Amino acid sequence: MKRHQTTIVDIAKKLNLSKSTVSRVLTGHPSVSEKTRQAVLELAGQLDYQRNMLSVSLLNKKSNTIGIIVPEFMSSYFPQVIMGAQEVAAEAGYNLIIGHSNETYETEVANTRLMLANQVDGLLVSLTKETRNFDHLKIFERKGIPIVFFNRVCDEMDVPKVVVDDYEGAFRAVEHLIKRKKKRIAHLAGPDSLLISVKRLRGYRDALKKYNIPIDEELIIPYDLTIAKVKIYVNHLLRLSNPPDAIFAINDPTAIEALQIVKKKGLDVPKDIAIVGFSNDLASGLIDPALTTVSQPVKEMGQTAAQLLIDQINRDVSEWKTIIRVLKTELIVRKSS
Amino acid sequence: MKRHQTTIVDIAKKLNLSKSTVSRVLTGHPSVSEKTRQAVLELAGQLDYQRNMLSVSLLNKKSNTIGIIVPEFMSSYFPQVIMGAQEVAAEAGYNLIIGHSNETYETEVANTRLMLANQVDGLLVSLTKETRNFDHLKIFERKGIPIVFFNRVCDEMDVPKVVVDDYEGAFRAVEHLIKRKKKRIAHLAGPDSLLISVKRLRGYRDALKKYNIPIDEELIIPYDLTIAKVKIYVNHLLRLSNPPDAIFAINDPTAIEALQIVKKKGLDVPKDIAIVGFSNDLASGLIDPALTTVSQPVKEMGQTAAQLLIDQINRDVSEWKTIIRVLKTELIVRKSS
DNA sequence: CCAATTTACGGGAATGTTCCCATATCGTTC
DNA sequence: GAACGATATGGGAACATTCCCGTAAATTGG
Repeated sequence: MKRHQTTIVDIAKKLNLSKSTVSRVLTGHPSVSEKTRQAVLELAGQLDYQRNMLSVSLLNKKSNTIGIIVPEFMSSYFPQVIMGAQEVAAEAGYNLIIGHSNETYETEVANTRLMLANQVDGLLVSLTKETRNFDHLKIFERKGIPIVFFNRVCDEMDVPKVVVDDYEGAFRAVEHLIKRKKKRIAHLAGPDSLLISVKRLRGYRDALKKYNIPIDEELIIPYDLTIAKVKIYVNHLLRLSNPPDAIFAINDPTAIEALQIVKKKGLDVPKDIAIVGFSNDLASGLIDPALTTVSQPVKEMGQTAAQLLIDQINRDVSEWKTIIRVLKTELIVRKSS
Repeated sequence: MKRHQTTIVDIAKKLNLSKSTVSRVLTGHPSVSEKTRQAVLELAGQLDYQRNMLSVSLLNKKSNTIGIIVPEFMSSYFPQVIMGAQEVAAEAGYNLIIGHSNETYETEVANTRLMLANQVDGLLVSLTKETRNFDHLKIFERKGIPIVFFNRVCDEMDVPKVVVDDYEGAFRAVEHLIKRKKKRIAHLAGPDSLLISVKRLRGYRDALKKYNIPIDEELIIPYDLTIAKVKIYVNHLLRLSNPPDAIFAINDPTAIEALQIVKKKGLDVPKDIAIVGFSNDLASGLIDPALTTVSQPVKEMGQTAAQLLIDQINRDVSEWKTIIRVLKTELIVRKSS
């Protein structure tokens, strides 16, 4: 048996008042006498009264809850984004509920339904590497529930997005390697389905082009971001008849893994092989040699995404904006290059 | 203007049925004709109908939501715990809402009220370093809402708790240093208010006692876990007339910070000063020299805490258990000792 | 001192859903 | 063919709150 939570009716009955009056006191409505005000407040305190937000939400058709769906929890990246989003959500009086799509389309769709059922006022999404159909997200638009994409965004929907300047960051990283006299720069790339992979790859290509270094497709290896596979690819690269003298990795976990493998082979980093990552994860500054990487403001991404979403929620549907916020990256040069 | 969400009444009206019948179809009740069943399901699909969980929660007095309150987001520790908890919560059909007490008592209390207002079915809590009064948490017991503590637990409440064997872990860490011939082992301790500090300190003391090493109170420095202060304390220790030859730190961030400072002074780790941490954070295996540390199963802590909570929710109040789950730690010996 | 205005409060609908009870229709059985 | 049971559906209360509308009582002004 569920214990009874005290309600305004309980308070009303005990004081011989109507629930209307009690509600007025509790919501700070002026037209109520000081005497009853005091009485209600005192009794409410005594009974540990807490307003039931479920009924308020139901009545107002506003849950003061926003959802966030992320594709993975392996690295510290998405947890950090979530914490950033939580911060500004809480500040604005919103609860945050987390969905974990686990890099699979079906789970993303299921999470999406859950969010709808829970009547979220808005949704933050970073896509699965599998997601190619966006019907489940377009439902939100039709229902007038704003969406904001971050990191892994959807090109075919006109909603706010928060990304980092992946192209620029990758370009600068590769340029940096070239200036360090590296001639054969490999790229451990992400899957084509992700825009960030495509943009970083483009940055890589354009940097090589600018300095007239021939692009060797053999040195470009797209993979599905499952860390265990890095070993295979790095070994493959090292066994080439004309092996690379540098590796630009799609992200820091990949770079760190590659670095460990290269070191174990007895090769010198950066002399034999220089390595550059992308993200500036916590660990990247601490490993030996410290990893050169493109830093991106992770927590800030969560914060701005949440802020954009809340702005959108507070706007009328007809005034929805489609801002694309591009956060700056910065090349952090360390020992690995 | 809020757009209208389609409800069972909308479906009922379009099909000339009562909401009862529509509800029956949607909840899978048997006594409804196949023809109307099909009609309802088809229309529901067309209109993107999603059940409004708010009203269901209100009716059932069960929100299928659990809350988690953590004291800080600085390290990756609590985010990892949260992700663990989220995992089993989602599995069991619960939403997780996050509260951030920011190491201050007042914020913890405020979060606590929010959780009540949101009608959580249960609460996971890791206490603030300031929290000494537990009235705000005892309210939950009175209201019949189960609580489970993790990591930073409350001694005076009889509810389930999940901790690691802090005493044991600390004891083994210090014992390890002693076996490495260290004679003057300093301890960068946590604040007295936290049980984990007290237990780890006790482990430290007992290890020294066991090997008949005199305890020098000068070498025990409790601090408030604000990383910036580590520098002051380490410098202080190094300037002692009889400086330590090892440091056992309350946690990994502290140990890592200490290690960097000691290295910068030109001292050799571990020859001049050995360093041992506690937690096995991601970074600790990657720094140079790699940090010896006491590993604790972080994600698992979130998982078991959530599991205990859900068990408790499914039990009658009269059958509440007060299990204390102690997770095993393990000494990971690396280069820093 | 009476009318007008203000003050303080009560009643009831509405939010979306479930579930119990009622009831109409139909088929079955003796 | 009457009585009964099964099947399918409708009606309405309940969950906790807010807010509009109505209305007494109290206060004010002339």
